Amino acid sequence: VLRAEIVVAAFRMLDELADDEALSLRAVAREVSIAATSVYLHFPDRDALVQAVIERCSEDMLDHADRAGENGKTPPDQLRGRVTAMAEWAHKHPGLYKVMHESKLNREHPSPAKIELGNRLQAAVERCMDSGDAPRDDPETVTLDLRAAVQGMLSMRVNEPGASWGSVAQQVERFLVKIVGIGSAR
Amino acid sequence: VLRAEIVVAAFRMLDELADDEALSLRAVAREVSIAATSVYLHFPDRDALVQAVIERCSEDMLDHADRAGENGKTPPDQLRGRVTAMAEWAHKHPGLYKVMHESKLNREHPSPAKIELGNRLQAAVERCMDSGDAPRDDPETVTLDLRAAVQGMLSMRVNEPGASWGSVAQQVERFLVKIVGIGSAR
DNA sequence: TGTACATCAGTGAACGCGCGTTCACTGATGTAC
DNA sequence: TGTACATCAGTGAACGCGCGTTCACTGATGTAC
Repeated sequence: VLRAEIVVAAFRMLDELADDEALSLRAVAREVSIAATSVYLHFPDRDALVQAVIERCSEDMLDHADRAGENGKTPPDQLRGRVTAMAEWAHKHPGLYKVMHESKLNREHPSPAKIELGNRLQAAVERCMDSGDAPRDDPETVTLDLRAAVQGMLSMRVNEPGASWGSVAQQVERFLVKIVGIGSAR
Repeated sequence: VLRAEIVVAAFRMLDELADDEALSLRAVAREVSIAATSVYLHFPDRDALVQAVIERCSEDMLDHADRAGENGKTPPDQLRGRVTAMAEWAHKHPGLYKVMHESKLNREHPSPAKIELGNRLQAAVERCMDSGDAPRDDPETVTLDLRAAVQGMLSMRVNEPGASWGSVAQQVERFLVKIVGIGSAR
């Protein structure tokens, strides 16, 4: 049995559970039809398995954002593409989005891919300023505010899926206009 | 033993655990020096106890926001006061903030006080528009965006307390200017 | 005032459960001669 | 080609643990007569 099979099963189960603490090593082993002890051949302990899943998620999300960013022709399109891709990923895997952002493991061992996701978002913001599509401002501060808004938007939708939150695309657009200043007079 | 003692102990423990699933009825009983079964005299089951704590939190937060709002002289001051009070509450009880916003119980049985918190925030936004301190716009949409930004700001700070997020007051101020339009030309 | 009884907050033992992790093991595959 | 041995992915039993909930109970307090 490959290590990848275990990660895939854990990935799927964590998405349903939406809570890293709720995932049991034994349940994963059961899912893969393996003795519980066999998991230890690939991971030193339960937490390492969860870590591996989180890292996989971050890489996947980074990948989606990069691809969407490359498709944009203008800097604002690239930025919008990145943000939209992140929102789509969260909408597709709400449970994993929660695990990625809210679990204790994330706090202690931040995933490299997640940090890179932040860096590239800031780069996209800077490109908008350089091209004159957004007013010049401190890129770090603007990106921080944009990230907060987007994370809050997703957190609300993921944690209270029943409520009526309106269109994601429109809310993203408002954030780009209001926070980054896309489309405003230069 | 009073019901209140149990709630207070659970309140304190949940703030430390920062995860509703991690709170065990037995641990609460131990904390209050009571037989585990005695908790059932006041609550039908474990979840009801957690619910009670969440409701208490929401009411407390609502209370703080109301008081801070009443201290403001102008509508923008009132709005700023409300938002700042919410941020302060979250900073004081990060674990409970997580439980309030991220737990499964919250999703299934939304707390009345939390809904009221949202309504009164919107009312404060409307007052800014009425007084001409903010440009007229759809209050519901503006409030939704403001809530998302604030929730994201707090979520980032609560879930990754180690990072350098800058001043809360300044970030709140930026949100009020950029999202609500406080201080912009009418 | 004294006695019998009802009420009811609180108890402790017991249930069955799933968990993470350890340990000595098995049995197939590959290698050395 | 045949034999002895090493390697090592995978196993199953066992450990001790804390959990939510049930059940029949106790023992103090209050009430009725």
